[in-house]
Amino acid sequence: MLDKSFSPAAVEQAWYQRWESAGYFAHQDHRQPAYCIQLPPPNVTGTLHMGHAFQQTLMDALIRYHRMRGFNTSWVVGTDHAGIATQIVVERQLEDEGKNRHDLGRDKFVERVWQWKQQSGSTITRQMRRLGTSANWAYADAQGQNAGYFTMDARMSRAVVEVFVRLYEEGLIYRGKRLVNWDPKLGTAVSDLEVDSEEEDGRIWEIRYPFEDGGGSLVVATTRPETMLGDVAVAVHPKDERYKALLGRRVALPLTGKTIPVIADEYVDPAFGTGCVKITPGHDFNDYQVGRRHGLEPISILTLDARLNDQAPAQYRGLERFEARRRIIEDLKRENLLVSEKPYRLRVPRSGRTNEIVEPMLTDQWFVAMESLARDGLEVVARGEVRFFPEHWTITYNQWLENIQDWCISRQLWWGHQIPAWYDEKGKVFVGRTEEEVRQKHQLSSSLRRDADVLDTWFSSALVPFSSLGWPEKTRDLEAFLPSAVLVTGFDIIFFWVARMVMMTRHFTGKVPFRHVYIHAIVRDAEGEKMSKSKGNTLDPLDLIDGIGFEDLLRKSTVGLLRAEHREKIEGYVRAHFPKGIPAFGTDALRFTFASLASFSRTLNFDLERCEGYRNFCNKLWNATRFVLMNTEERDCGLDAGLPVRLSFVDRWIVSRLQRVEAEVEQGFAEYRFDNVAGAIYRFVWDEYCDWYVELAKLQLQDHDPEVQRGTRRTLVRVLETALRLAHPIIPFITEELWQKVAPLAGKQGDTVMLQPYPKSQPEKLDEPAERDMAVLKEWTIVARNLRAEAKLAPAEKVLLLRTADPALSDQAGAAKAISSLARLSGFEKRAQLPDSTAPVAVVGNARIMLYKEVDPAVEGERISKELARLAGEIAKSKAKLANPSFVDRAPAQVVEQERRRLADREEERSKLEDQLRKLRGRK
RNA sequence: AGGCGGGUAGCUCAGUGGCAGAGCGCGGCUAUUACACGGCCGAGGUCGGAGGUUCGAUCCCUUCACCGCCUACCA
Repeated sequence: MLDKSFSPAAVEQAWYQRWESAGYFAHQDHRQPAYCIQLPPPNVTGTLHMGHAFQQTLMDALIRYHRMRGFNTSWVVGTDHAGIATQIVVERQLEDEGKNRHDLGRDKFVERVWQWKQQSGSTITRQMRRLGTSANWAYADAQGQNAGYFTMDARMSRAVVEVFVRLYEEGLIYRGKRLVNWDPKLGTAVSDLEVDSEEEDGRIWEIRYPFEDGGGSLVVATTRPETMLGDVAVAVHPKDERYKALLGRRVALPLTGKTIPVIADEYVDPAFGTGCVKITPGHDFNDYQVGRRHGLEPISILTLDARLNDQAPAQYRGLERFEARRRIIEDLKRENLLVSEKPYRLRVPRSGRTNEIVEPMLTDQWFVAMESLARDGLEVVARGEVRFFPEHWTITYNQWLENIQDWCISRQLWWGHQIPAWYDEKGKVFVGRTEEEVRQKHQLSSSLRRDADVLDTWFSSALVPFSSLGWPEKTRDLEAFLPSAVLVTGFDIIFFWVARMVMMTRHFTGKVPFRHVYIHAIVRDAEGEKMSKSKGNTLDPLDLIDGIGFEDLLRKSTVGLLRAEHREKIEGYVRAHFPKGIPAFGTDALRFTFASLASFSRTLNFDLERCEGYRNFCNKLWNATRFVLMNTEERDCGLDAGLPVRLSFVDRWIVSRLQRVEAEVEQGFAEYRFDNVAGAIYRFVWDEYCDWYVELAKLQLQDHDPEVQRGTRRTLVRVLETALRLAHPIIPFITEELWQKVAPLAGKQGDTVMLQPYPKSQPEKLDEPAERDMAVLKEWTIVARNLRAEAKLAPAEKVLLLRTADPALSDQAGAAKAISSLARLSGFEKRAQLPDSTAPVAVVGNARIMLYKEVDPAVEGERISKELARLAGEIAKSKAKLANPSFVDRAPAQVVEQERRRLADREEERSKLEDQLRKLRGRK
């Protein structure tokens, strides 16, 4: 006997362990068509957040669905070394010990990061398991940790080196001194994508540059006055009449004793400010281009930690950049060269990792030439070999690739794939798979120094679709699982990852990495706010699964805060939203919630109350099963095909409905409309099976005919067993637990529901007559219940119902019995005439039905009048439509016919109610 | 500046060229023999504004404000 309610904790952990140890996740049959999903590898030292949980729910549903459908499935999972993020964490640990990475040295530091990785690396995979993730953990697991691949493991690293060397040899990777985004705090270059520009309040200054030969001056505007020390020119627009005469003259660069030329360049907007722009090629991307056009050498005035260097006048050397700004403004003021200082909104580029203001810095870096790769990336999408869901993301993808810049892939970090390049004593660079290979190939015997830089983390990520499958070896998996079926990911990494995977995979394998890209919504809190630690509105998926008390939740939300002032705000939020903490909803409820919210909209506002609703759904399913088991276990459920069964239209109806929901679910999965999948299952289980079928089955189980009983039990059990399989991809734990008990009654064998065939809609079992009958039955029942409720009858009070005609369906005796039972009638009698009474009357089809109980005529009159008013409105609307000749002529015949029928029905209903009203009034 | 997305019930969201839907919330009745994490009934909407196409528009088109996001070099 099942417990009275579903407690998720009791079933989840045990089932996951059984599934994993039995090897169900790794179940593969290479004779079947392949279905592969690549997990976006999470940060190895990270923890699971709501976005992961959402994403993985969808992937797991897809994988379980296809596995049950017999595909040769592989869910390739792994973790990412997350270069910058991980290095920062370990550096912070060192900081707490009063050390920095340079105290340890590179080798010791890297060793330390590996230790941290070993220690914390299992957290996220453990959390993934709690979600029910049916991943093939052992696959590509070079480190034997049951966590899939690791982007820095030997196998994945080998692919990274191979790709780097080949791209270099093809001339697609090059090294050069370029202006790049530089994070002065981390001391590394970052890519364009890793810089976030936000508008901030700042200032703009106007500075006067006097002409070298005296006689006047030019005024330039800048938001970064300190960079003037690196100015190499002042530019004006070539067609700007005001300045035409000045071209070729030189101005004195204040504070430096240098002079610089006035040049003409189209880049300048004459309408902005004074129309004169200072040109600082060493510290501004636009100026860099201008400088190149005019053959002006960039001057770098900053050190790599953003202090003024030897290019600056002596009095500023060594100053931190913002301190230098203050000093320079003071000095300009003193020299009377500062024209103005005004508040100004400007976009400040900040490093995505450290939030430090990024400095354009002239440094030697490695780049990937993107143009040819991008062209191919655009083509495969244009040809439909890769499709986005929702489709509009294609535009975003295209726009980025159409304007692509070369990718700076070198990072001045220690944690990551070290670049396979070596320099001889003269600084000449050699690229190869190993130092040995380089020496042999180039006949080198002198000492070589390896390039200290590592690669951008996204470089290895871009290779995952093939590196995880064994590339550069020609493996069976590479053959079978590339391309994968679908990539499930967020829009924030379309550029970082999706586009780069397409380009790299195409380049090295000639194949696309995946056929579909499903871009899911970003998870927000219930109010649509971004979840962030500093707001305190983050939710830990595991807290939703296991529950958490208020005190624990508060402690957790405020631990490790960087800023104390956030504490109060967070406490307020937690107190307002989770005064009692969070109840334990269980994994299935959480997953069902995610699926239900996964429409094609781009944000998902996670509502705890929604989650509660789906926990209730799980309980409903549990209890429906409980009811079925109570009535079928150790009884004849029609397993013996030789024994006769008698099926009512109700039995045939639920089976027919089952076919329809199966088809809906199939379509939902095909369109990645998980909300429709979940909704279809929800409605079927609750609104059809529980609310109607189970209630009617109770009646049938009391039938004296053993064939009816047998048929009812068989239907109860079979439909439930199928529904459990149908729901399994979304709610794996509860369905497994229940299926184990229900399956034998339905004559199903098997160790797990996971590997059962997925239900498939059988059109031959659709039964429209039964569906029509059931519609009539429902309508009568609802009208009867409605009358009861309006007459304020207590639910337990039985009442006599009189009808003037029979419900229009095949089995009238059965239907009458059913309506009697469902509407709690003491009798359901047919009369040629309704008695003269103040009892409430309603109209169904061509019948009038009377709830045979006297009520206050005024109340009943009121009710009927209200109903008549509603009808009058609708009749008027119909009549107007039908009186319009163009409607009758031009609308499809079927629509016109429908309108006519509607009008006739309503008029009949009206006349019957008017009759009743007259009678009622007559009595008074 | 360009692009994308969004406005539908109190809230969160589906949806369709042919009587506006769900979940939660709300109101009423209800300890009934699977489930009070339940049952039954109900209230609640000019489908952002204005035009247009159409027999018919919440849906298609145009346009206007509004909100959100993404990309972009204005000093």
